[in-house]
Amino acid sequence: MSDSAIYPQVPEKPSLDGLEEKWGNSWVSKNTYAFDKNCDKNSVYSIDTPPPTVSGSLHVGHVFSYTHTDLIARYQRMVGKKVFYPIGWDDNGLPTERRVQNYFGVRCDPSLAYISNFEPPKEPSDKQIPISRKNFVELCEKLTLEDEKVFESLFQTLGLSIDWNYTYQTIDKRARYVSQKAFLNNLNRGEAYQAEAPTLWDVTFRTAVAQAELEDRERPGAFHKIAFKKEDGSDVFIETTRPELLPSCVALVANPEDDRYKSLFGKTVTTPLFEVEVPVVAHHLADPEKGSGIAMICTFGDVTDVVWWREFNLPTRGLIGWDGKIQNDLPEWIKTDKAIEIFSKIIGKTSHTTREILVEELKKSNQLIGEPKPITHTVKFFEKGDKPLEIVTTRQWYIRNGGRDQNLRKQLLSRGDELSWHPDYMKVRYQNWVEGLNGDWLISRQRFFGVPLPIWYKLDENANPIYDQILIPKENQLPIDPQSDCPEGFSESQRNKPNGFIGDPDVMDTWATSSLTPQIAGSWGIDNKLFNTIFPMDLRPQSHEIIRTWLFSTVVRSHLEENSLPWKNTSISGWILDPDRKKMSKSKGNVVTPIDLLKEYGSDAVRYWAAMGRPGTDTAFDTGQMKIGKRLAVKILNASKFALSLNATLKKDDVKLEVDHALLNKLAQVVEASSKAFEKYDYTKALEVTESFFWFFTDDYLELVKERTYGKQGEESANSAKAALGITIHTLLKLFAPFVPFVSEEVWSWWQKDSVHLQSWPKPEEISANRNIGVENLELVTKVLAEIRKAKTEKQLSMKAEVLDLVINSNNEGIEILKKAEKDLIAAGNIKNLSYKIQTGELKLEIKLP
RNA sequence: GGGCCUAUAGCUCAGUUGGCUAGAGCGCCGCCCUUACAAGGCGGAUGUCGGGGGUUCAAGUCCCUCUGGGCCCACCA
Repeated sequence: MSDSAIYPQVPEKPSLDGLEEKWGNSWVSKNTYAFDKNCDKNSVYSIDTPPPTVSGSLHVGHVFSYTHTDLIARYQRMVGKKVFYPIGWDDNGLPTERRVQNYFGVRCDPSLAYISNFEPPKEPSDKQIPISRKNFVELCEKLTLEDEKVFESLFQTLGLSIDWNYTYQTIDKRARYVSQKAFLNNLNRGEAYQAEAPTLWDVTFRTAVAQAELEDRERPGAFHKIAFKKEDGSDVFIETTRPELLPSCVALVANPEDDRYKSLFGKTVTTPLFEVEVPVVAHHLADPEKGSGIAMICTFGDVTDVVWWREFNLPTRGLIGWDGKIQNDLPEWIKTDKAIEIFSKIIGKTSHTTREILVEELKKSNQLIGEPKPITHTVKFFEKGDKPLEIVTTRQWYIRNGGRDQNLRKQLLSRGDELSWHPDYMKVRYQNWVEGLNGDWLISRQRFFGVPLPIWYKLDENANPIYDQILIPKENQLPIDPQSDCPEGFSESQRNKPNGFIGDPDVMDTWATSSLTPQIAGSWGIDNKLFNTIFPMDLRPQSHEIIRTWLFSTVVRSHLEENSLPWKNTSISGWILDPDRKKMSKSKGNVVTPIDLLKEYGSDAVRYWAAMGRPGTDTAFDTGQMKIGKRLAVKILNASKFALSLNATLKKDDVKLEVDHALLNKLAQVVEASSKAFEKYDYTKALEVTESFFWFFTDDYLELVKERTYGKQGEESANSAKAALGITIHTLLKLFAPFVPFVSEEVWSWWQKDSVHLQSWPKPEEISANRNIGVENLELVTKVLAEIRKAKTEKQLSMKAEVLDLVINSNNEGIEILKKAEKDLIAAGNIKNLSYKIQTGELKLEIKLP
């Protein structure tokens, strides 16, 4: 059959082995996915790729969601968009800080001076060496470089069509510049401000945390019933889970409708042990159903305390310090000798120990009524912390986010409406979050590693900071570190000196940088031409649990800075679930290493599995799907090889037979369906229609026409089939290219020039020569063929077995169609005698086998 | 306490605005070592569409309600 010299590149035995390396390297070295920054803004499709945390390791979830983005990127590139698809590495924040500390045996001390050419010890010792922030950042960059290489290699093996020329790090110079510039703009416009206020505080990390970083955890606790003395000497009982806060009690509160306590409102009571006189107030937030219906207000036990403290203008009786321990100084409100004696026992103790001591004291004085009643309640935690949060009054920096401003909140809500969500129900999470905000965005962190707040404060004649006299750098000085750089008009010798200056010691929240990924990726303020070309971006892909943080904060920054949305679309990917429907996570020990998966099944196969997960839908980890993906890839190799060996052509004018026209029309329908699905970000649908056509093509059409290509029905008929085969393979490779880029590229390279990934996405009108010929011209024929196969199977015969006699009962129309393809049918079914009977009703076959 | 998603074959999932005997793949069973492919081909069996109620000529699809699973939010003394 083969004068197969037409496609000399078609291998004898095609294989998937080594395709990832072969084509992955080729794409990088040829800059296949390079973005042309001089292109027209209207032709751009830009993607705000999530920067993965480099100090963690990549897991299957990354492979899953990054593949989704890549599917979209590849489709957009093929429909003619200039795709801006950069990636960043998130090396800013606590995880990297911890990793660098442990790896090098150092810790960051911003008060130290920078040492050039600092070399960390070869082996980290037990005692961490303190180094300057600048040195710390350098070590971070050094360490994360290694991680980034591993990540980059994995992403290349996976076949992500990222443009590696636009890579950034969230702690690099550009990110620091952008973060500081944006902050200073916020400051200029009055959107950033500092305030001394009760702040949620993590005692382990000793830093303030934001509302977006909280999570609730179930914790065991106990109700302690405690007696307070009324003015008349009788007792009133409160129930509390935190008796250790008794010294910071500033009032009791009950519901205004609660008859049990109405008589007490406006009067005072005396606290047990510490004998402080406090008022009894009425407030609707006090729940008569909880505990005894009357509660103590402390500064501060929880956020409701803050509300009451603010509304009733109560005094601040701070108790717990930054380290989570009872403050060292004797508070001025504790006066009696007995109270002072008790307080002296808890100074410097943790809240846990304090609770034990005070419970003991209360028992001794008979002011604890009965045994504590164990309960389980939810307590607020910093999501990365492992001790409950305290509330401490501190001076912090905030950015307005609508939490205190109804007007801004409305604007941000309408930004949410403006954004296209995929799937759209994810918008509700955004709305819930914005509507539930109870304060502005706290961006300062009392950490050492991160982007520093770019400000200094003037010092008075006693070297105390004057916080409302802020010194700011010029834009061309950025990025700065106020701990090592010096404000204009001052010299370094004036640092920390009377009438001198002091650098703000804090760094920004990691989200204060991440919220600027479009600006960082687009080199805002550095290459404004690039930035204007790619902004607003087209797509933000991300997962749903960070809608409240990453997505929202990015919208806030863009709204304030550009008065626009940062992107037009967001696609929210789901999670990977275990077969038992639990979220896959490291702690459960069920995480599979992605690189092993890619090795075992091949990247195309793993991508196939990922593509089966629709946007927003949690997807089961299923190696079965990967096996199917691998089978598909193998089949693409073999079917293509076969079609090409039949001397397939791309000569559309050669297509003459109706079955061939019908095949191409069926393909044109697939192109339409796939394009439509991709436009709606439904890549799964796009894959399904292509895949299902492909199996029809190999199982039915190829079987039907292969004899004809050998020329047994004449050259014109043979050429018609060859053209249909060639056009179909050519189109299928493009339709498959976003999903299985390696095998598509491999087959493309056998007979076509350049990369399949730079081809234009197929259009129905390019494929079909005559769209008037209906697909039923082919489907009826393949149906007859299927009936013949079924008959052979039932008689347990080989598919090659001869059909002695076939009588086709059909209506006129059907017989017309079948007659035109009868030579194909006779060849493919090995039919000896074929005849027709006209009848009304549906198709019926009489098959006579040996 | 408020809200969102989800429940379809043993498994993973499709099922568009309500419309013929509810589909696919895997798995299972049977057959075919057939010259592109045994990492293959052909065929077959399998469902009270989570339960209950309602609207309708017609409900997997719309409404109500209950239950299971997952998630987000909430002022949790």
